[in-house]
Amino acid sequence: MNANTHRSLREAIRARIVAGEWQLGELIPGEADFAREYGCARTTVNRALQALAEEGIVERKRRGGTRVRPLPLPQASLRIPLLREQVEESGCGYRCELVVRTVAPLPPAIANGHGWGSECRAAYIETLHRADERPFAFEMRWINLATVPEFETAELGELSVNEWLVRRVPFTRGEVSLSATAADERLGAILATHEGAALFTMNRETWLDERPVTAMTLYYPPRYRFDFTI
Amino acid sequence: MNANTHRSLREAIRARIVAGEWQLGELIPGEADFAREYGCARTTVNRALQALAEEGIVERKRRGGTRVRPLPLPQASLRIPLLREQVEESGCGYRCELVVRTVAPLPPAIANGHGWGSECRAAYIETLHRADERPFAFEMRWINLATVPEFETAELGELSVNEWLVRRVPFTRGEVSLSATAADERLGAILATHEGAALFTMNRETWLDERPVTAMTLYYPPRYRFDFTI
DNA sequence: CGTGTGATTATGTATGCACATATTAGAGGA
DNA sequence: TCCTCTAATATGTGCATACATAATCACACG
Repeated sequence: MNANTHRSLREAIRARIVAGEWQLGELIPGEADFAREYGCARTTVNRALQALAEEGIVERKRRGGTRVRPLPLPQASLRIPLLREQVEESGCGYRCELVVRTVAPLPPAIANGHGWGSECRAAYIETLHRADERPFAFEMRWINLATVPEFETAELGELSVNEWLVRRVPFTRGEVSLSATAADERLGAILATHEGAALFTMNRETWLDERPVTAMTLYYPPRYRFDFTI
Repeated sequence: MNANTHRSLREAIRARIVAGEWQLGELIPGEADFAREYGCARTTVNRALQALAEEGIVERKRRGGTRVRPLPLPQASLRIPLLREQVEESGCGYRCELVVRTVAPLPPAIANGHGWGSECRAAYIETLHRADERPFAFEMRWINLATVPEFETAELGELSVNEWLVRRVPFTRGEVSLSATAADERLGAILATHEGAALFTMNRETWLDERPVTAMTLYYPPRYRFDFTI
């Protein structure tokens, strides 16, 4: 039963912490103690405790020992899925379709945002992402041509705009905003639902250092749910 | 300069990947190769590469080797705020109002979920959270009385149900699901908006080991946005 | 009595080794 | 040709050991 892997050891110790064996902020046994208790090497205990420290369950200090973190941080590590993976994980075929590609003025909501400026030349792209040919998400995106000039002449081929960007331009910071939007007539038609439908909406803006790279809005049809664990 | 720690090695390899030494999706040298090149043990290379894998920079498969991840996944660390903090941070006064408190049968969507069972006795609570007296969010919650029997007779006082729970019952696992919901007549009235309005919706369910603790749904009025950075 | 200094101690990390495990290429057979 | 089984191989993991590093404590010294 006790395989003495660093994983099982980590879970064992986590369980004891959750069960309240030690007070919040209290010192827990040292690596050597656990190693003796579980009959394994100190190296293994070290790996287990380091993992718990990275998770924020415990705090460790040299010479100071390991203690239970006073305030368990309600933190979730959330992976923002790539649309292609999201679709393919659910066993559907992915395809994306470029609806519009042009150079258009920025909408004020973005132009007034951090770093863009109203004179900024930007490419505007609309993409419909499909899962087994049914609409999965609709994307509106602006790309700052001052930061990514090569986009103006880029051939995307099979890639979505996001995939193209991500391969070519790293970013250093991003802001995400989730909300709900009522579909207007056009969105309703595109997503094969009706005007007024409640659309889960993800807004994302990214920067390379201080220069804006791209801003996008993604609309999902009503059935969509964005799941993660804490 | 070359301290040959797993950290410095990790950064060195990261730099080479970012510099484009290998194509996206391409196989990079094996652990043994790096170990020879940098003059360190394979164990050390292993740690470095495992860290990069956790970060999502590379993908590793046994026998398959290590390759640059085709699309680097953006990861976000997201803190789920307590409603009180959320309201008070925006400079408003927080108040919550118990609308309903009873023992009610579970809706099928929850009863069929993991671990609840249809016979389960559960408390049902509805709470309206207010910011400066205006509706901020509406909460519907079920609490498993098998796991938290003391809730049945608990006096909440000024605390919200969530605050009471968080102080008394730890949880080991939680699942969150975000979506958009169209308001029905009642929700529209409670949140001071209209029927059909698009409501940002957060669903959360938590377990203590394998026993369900609580399930709740939170509806936010249309203007609400859930922001975070990556 | 305050202070600096060295001993003590818990964690951090590198190493060499052995073996486990997943995956794939290729050999062998129907 | 196609399938199956086996061997080869890259990563995954555990262990014993040695030494590094940071924080703390005790003790001697001014």
